[in-house]
Amino acid sequence: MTRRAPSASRSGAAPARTPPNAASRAELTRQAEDYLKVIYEIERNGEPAGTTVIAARLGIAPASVSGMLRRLARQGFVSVERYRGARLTARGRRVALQMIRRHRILESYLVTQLGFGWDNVHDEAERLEHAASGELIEAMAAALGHPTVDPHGAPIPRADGSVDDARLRSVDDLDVGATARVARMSDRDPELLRYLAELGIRPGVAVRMVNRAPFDGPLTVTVGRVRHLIGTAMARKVYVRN
Amino acid sequence: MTRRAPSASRSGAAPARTPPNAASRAELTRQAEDYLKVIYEIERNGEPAGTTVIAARLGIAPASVSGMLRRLARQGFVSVERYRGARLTARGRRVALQMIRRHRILESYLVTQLGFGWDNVHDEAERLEHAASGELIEAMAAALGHPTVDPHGAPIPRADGSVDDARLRSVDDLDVGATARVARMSDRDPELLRYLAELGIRPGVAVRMVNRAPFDGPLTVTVGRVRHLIGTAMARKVYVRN
DNA sequence: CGCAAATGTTAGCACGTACTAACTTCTGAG
DNA sequence: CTCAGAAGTTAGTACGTGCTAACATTTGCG
Repeated sequence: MTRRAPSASRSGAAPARTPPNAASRAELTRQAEDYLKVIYEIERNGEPAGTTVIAARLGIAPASVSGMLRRLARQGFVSVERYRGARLTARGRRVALQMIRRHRILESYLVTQLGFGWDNVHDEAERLEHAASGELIEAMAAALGHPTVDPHGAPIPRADGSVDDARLRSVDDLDVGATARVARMSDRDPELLRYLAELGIRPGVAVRMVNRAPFDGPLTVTVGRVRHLIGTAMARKVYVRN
Repeated sequence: MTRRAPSASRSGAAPARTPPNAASRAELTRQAEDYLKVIYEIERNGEPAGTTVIAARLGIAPASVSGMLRRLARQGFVSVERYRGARLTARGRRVALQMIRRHRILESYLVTQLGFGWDNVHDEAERLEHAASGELIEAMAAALGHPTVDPHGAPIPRADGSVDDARLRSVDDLDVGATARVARMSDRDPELLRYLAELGIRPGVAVRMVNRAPFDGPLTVTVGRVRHLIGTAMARKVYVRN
């Protein structure tokens, strides 16, 4: 029931509330975990995560982010440079990767063991990742044979915090005539995922760029041996390898 | 990420925040759900749930309960009589039973599908029950073949809100010479559950009262065909049928 | 019945998390 | 280089949820 220790919480004299031996997470709120995750994702583009971008991803006001960043900094999960944005500390990165691992294992489990559709698992995983114990996550991972990617092709960070998170090209980047294998797509947009499924576009299938209409016009691609016309907006959301 | 609707939350003129078509839960916090569950359980003894008892079960101060009861009453989940305790409304009871259904399905799933020990599932279920969607719960129920009792013998409320929750006698109530079948035990105390498992006491097995030492002394019972000495405190926590 | 113990409530506080409004700082186009 | 617009921050507020301390009510023993 997520409750503070029965006694000695705010009464004792000095004993600080972030014990140095704190095992990463545990004293973090759901919201804090979410912040760390999105900061991690934003930071992958190289620069520190800006207040406005974080706010947009979380669907909250920028002003709210300032306050939370201060709190996260105080707890040692991020370092903030005023007016410049936030970076994860090693400690923050560890938590972020742990959350991402949880999220992706949950998605995998829901799809392969409980019959969820791949377009449908994001929100469920988003809630469960904060509630599940490490034990549960590892039991699910074991039941799945320790998968390395989730249903959308995203790599699952290992329990030790390492990831193979290569930067991938998008379909939109393919030259005419080039062939590549679909590696991954966003898990966030059910509409998009359903449409991709309809076209047969999922991790592992081969796509070949047949033609690019000028002025950012529609792309002609073959998926397996079927030919499709797709927009560049969509092509930018599907990532390929090779 | 559990966040308020983007706009029109506290700004609009009159439109109340509890739409009449509200599907029971959803706008309830985790804590509120916990309160409703414990009120349901306390109320099963007939009388309204007192502030102190609720507080004890939740591990919080009685003063905190007063405030929450006011909120729950305002939202129509309980009716409170000042200095007299709280009773669930029909609406509150529906939510409580839904939470209990979730809890017990989760426990069942964790034990039979993910290899958790029966002594070990309570806390996990306690957290997941607030995060899981109805869809997930029903998927788990289906995967289990729609079980009617959980691993500790507790009846699982049906999706429509009905339950077969008969009042049971405890082992301690058995007359010398009487035999009965173990029906159920608390899921809350891991120590107790491990000990019961050691003795072979689990739902379905037959117990026979062989002897009662005087002055509330130890009881001699046979479990299957093995004879055990158990204390009355424990005997009061194991329920039997017949 | 009377009063102490048990039970319940209010008042005042803290903290996390969000909001809006108003202000500050940064940055890039001219 | 300047300055407008973008980006970020602070101030003040709200609400849920908890706390302790002090007060109120109910109840059951003698």
